[in-house]
Amino acid sequence: MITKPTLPQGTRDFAPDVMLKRNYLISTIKQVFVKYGFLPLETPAMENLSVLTGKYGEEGDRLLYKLLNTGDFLKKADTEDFNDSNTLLKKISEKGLRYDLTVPFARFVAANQHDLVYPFKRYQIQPVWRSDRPQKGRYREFYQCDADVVGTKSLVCELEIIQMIREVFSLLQITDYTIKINHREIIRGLSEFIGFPGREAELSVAMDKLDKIGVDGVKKELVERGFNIESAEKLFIVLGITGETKEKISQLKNTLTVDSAQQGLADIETILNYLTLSDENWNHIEIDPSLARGLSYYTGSIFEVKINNIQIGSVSGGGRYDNLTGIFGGKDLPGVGFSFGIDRLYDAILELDLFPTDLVESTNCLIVHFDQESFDYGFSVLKNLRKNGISSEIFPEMAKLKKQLQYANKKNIPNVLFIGSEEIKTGIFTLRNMTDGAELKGTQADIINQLK
RNA sequence: GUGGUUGUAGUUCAGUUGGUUAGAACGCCUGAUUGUGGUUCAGGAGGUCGCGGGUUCGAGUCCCGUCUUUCACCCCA
Repeated sequence: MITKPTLPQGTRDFAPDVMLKRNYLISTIKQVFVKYGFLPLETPAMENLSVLTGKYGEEGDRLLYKLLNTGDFLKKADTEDFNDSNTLLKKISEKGLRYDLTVPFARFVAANQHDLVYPFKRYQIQPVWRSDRPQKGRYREFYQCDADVVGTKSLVCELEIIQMIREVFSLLQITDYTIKINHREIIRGLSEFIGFPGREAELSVAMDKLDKIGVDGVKKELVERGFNIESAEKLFIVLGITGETKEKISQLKNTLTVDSAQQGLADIETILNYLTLSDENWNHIEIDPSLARGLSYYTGSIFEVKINNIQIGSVSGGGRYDNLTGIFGGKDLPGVGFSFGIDRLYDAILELDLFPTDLVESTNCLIVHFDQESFDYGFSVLKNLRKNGISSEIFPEMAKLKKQLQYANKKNIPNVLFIGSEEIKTGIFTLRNMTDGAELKGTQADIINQLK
């Protein structure tokens, strides 16, 4: 016997029952993106490594999937190249799988900058690949649903991101969640405030672990990273500020008196004010100065969405990156965007049991038959049903009625149409509702009317 | 990339200190029921115990490697 084939680590098949749920998620998200004026875009699964490398930091480069050159991939390599994997890599690999959707998007914008209408709003729903160690809610192949705007610094974009997140969650019936907001300038100000200007990268890494390792853990980590205990204490003067959002902002403004932080706070205030002007409340929103987010290209506001009381990482995140397209030789276009991780959303919604029960896009009607004559007769009836837009099928082989009906049961087909010699003779058919067993007798026209 | 964890029928899991022919439930197939499904009853099929090596008279069980699962770190959707 041949050994069973397995999937590569961290990848999955999506069986029909799973796909129905995933499609529901994707179409919900897509529908909201479209409503806010975003246009679809797709880019190739693979990009040149020159596009991908260096955009995600050292860690990101390690997690990139690299593709061997086609043909004799060792052709360009010399013996001494084998002494260093980085040198060898350049000789044997020129392409890699995309790591996220933002960088390919930036590449696209840089390449087509003169043909686009600005502000350019695009959405993109495609898989990405990272050679990370799989864990719960972490896969090596997963989907991102991105929506980005380039070509404007307007904070209306940030407003709309918040609105879209809320709208998607509302449609998905998710009620207990938090949209965390921060600003790169606030982090910069924080770094300055605690006496270590310019060290916000290290500060971010430590702060980001607050949920996990607690106040003392963060203080310890800061000291290990070369900050001192006084600066750590000072940090928590700011992070210790709690309260209603309005109150929190004014306290932050009074405490974090550094210029950069003031700018960041002003931006957030503007965004929230836009929300008020849109007749919306500030529910689900939390300003969190410790929110860091990994990607180094963010320059302004930062978002992250967590579903509360669910053991899963963030399900959505994003931010403003005012100079991403510049690295591809284009003019520096400001941009802002965010992304839903639908694999995690799926896991969360499954755990919360919030998937609608009526997602089965099953056949509406199955034609069952008793003998060769009724089987043959069934084709014209089937054609007629389909002509009237009724999703239907005929049991494709001669089989006992029991088997045919069991097929309908297993496939959740709600209606069964019986065809036998009696029916052919009289032109009166029996339609059975498989849920409650109720039967309806009538002509083909009656049946079609009922099924529509 | 580092350290732990997991793998037995289609599925969820039993399987004693290493000891004959590896079990259960559900599912699947057949029949009771040749023009009527779900229920019930009777019967049946299905496993070289993830894969490869080793120790042993003997391995599902112990050891090593590998793949997979899962968890922590790193990082992240």
